[in-house]
Amino acid sequence: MGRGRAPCCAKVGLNKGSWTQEEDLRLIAYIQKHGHGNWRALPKLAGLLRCGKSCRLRWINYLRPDIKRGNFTKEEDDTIINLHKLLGNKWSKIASCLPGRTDNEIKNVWNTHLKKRLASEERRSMSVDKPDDSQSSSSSSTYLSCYAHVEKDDPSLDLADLSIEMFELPMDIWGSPQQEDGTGDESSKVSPCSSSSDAMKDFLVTPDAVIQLESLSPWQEEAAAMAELTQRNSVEAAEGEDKSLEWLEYLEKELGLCGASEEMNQGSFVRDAAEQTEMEEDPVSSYFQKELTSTYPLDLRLS
DNA sequence: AATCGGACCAACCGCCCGCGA
DNA sequence: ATCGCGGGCGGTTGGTCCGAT
Repeated sequence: MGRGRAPCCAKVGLNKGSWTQEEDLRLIAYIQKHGHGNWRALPKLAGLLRCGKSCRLRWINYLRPDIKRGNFTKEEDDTIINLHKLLGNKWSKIASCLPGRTDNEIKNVWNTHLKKRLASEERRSMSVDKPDDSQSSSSSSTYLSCYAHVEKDDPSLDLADLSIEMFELPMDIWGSPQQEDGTGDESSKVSPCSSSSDAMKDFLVTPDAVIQLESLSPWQEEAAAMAELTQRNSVEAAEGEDKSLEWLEYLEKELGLCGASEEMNQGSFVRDAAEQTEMEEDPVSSYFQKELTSTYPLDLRLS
């Protein structure tokens, strides 16, 4: 089969390590315009000296508009713990149950926090020798809180809004985003790599940005195209919903979320018979289904 | 003030899988 | 049926931050 094949691309002359803001900008602009049909070809087409895999990872883990940043909530922690019991190190599966979170992020959280927390909890429960119903109640609350935050608290789920956000956020090209506490010095301490994702929240690819970028780079033609694109984007953003919906559809397609947000918003993640059949084979769905049907009255389940 | 060590996390590496030729 | 390719996934690494000494 395909095993043992050469690396996905010739790595000679390619950039490695932390992504610069310019690289991020190029990647975003390219994907906004063309999507990412072929990750391997993308870097060249986008004018990036990066491996396709690296671009894919950067987009999926940090640049995607629906990424949810910040600390994990207790509920998210519990969900991860419970799903890990079911699935083991299937981070992508676990991530699919935590909207806005990435497998990489979940993996990191598990390795740095949850594994230790779980170990200490187990030690404690061993010494106290208490019954395990605390765990089940935790699981139950996990289900509700998981989808409660999907429905109410998680703005990242609203892909339409997010798409608008992507197009409307003000940008002073790669200027240090203002910290919430207004400590500009803090942001300047952060490396380009770590700050770039944060910076993403605070910038948009505007024509001005592209013009500045243009002066930085040899890709004049591409930059001009980007300027045109972003100019169009700003006009289109003003046009409103249609483009947002297009972006929403695009994102849903790209992220494999087709219909998911709608279903979640209706609070009826488990509904028809076909889904039910499918879920009986899926431990995660079974887990949620079990929690749902055994623990909560109907009106609560559908609220 | 300097040093050290642990925590954190972004990014890379290499294997695996599915799909199309 | 076989093979090659692209994409996805999980494990690991390395750089940075930050608190303790």
